[in-house]
Amino acid sequence: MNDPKPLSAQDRRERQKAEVRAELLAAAHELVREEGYEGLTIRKLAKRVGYAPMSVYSYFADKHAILHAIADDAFESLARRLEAQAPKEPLAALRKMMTEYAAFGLENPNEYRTVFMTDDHTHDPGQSIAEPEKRNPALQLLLKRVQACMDAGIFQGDVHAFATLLWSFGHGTVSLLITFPHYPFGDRQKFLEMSMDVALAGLKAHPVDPLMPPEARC
Amino acid sequence: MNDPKPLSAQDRRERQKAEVRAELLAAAHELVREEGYEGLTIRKLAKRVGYAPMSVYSYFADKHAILHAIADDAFESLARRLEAQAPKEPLAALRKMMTEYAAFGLENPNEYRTVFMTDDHTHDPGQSIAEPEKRNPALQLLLKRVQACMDAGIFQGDVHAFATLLWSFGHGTVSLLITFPHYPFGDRQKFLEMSMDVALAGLKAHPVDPLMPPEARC
DNA sequence: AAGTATTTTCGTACGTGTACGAATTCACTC
DNA sequence: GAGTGAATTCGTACACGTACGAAAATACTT
Repeated sequence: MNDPKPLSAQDRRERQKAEVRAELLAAAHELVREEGYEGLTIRKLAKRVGYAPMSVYSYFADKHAILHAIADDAFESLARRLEAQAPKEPLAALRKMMTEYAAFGLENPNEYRTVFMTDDHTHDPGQSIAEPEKRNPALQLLLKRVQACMDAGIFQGDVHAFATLLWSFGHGTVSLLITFPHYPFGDRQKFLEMSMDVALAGLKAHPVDPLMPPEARC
Repeated sequence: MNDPKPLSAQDRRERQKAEVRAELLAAAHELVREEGYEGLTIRKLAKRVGYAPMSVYSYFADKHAILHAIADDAFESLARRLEAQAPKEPLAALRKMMTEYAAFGLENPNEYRTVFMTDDHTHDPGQSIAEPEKRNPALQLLLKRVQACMDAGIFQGDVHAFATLLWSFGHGTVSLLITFPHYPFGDRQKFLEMSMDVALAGLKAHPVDPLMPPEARC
């Protein structure tokens, strides 16, 4: 209602809220580091920051939101790592990225699971249509690397479709390795690399049509 | 300890136990049909068959085991369906199977999730190494169809590796579709078919080495 | 038939996520 | 300042999965 300034009182409130949220998140991180993923409970978290258990829900919709926020941090650091080590050759960069992504999933199965294997109940309706691609920095990078390959004439077809397929195949491999540690995949690293090579070979051999008509992409 | 006959008293006990287990499973099925997947609780299940809640644990290790048993039934019927509709042409049969498998996953996301996207804590140690491939009838069929293609000379390479890769790719696609219903995959059916075609193209183009040395396969 | 061992049943209790709504704090107007 | 409306905090309570171990039922031995 106020035109010239958006009422700095409200701003301060928001800043405060963000601070408490960050404090909660830090405590959650700590708790997970100390007691493992299962060790994080709302009650323990609340006690650690001196709040009542139910107060946590003023800052996070539910427990899953906390775990997701933690996992997002991990993916952020993955994205930094991915950006750091990019071979010049576009195809090599893409391949390297896929194997790094996979390695991350295997090293951080909990985070991988909460972000990519758990129901996406974040559907504030009327919200963006392309949730994970927009929010997950690793997926954003994937698009970039695929685009670079196309610019170099290594692949052709629709970038979004291509990246989505590659993500699908990579995700399938990673998630199976996570879920079935006793299945005879043989050497995990070998299996991952074979997966990626077969996927890339398929994408090279088969035309990749756009998934969506041009006007539907946001 | 008894040589000639394994003591029919124990047998009867076991039969009885199996009966009660089946009764519990039937009640669980009913409950899920009536109130949905989340509607199944140990307490409700016990009440329905007239037992105390804790008695259920004499027949199932935990809640997940019940869900898994229910899901296994669904996969059984999938396998029957898959076996029924097999084109003569081996490659067409394999393709058909993949799309049917995927369709099943999308139509039964809860069952798919409990069997293929949830931790494999069924690790009675010293147990079979190849859990899902042995237990899931759909995966067994996959091996058969892949073998048929190889017999026909359509593909070559290691059958187990080939099937595992195909499963990975199919699973990746299905599980992403389940987990991110709002991601812009475009037409789901189209996306699935493109996935499968790209996967098959890759497997055709790229050599598929064995995952395991010959002596390691059980 | 009596006694002993073993298996099966389940009463109690704990810690969990979180719905609900009352209590409290805060921002703002007069 | 006092009063009012809105946002924030949290006390209480519920249903959940299930650990633990006592109670009851059953099987086996003598």
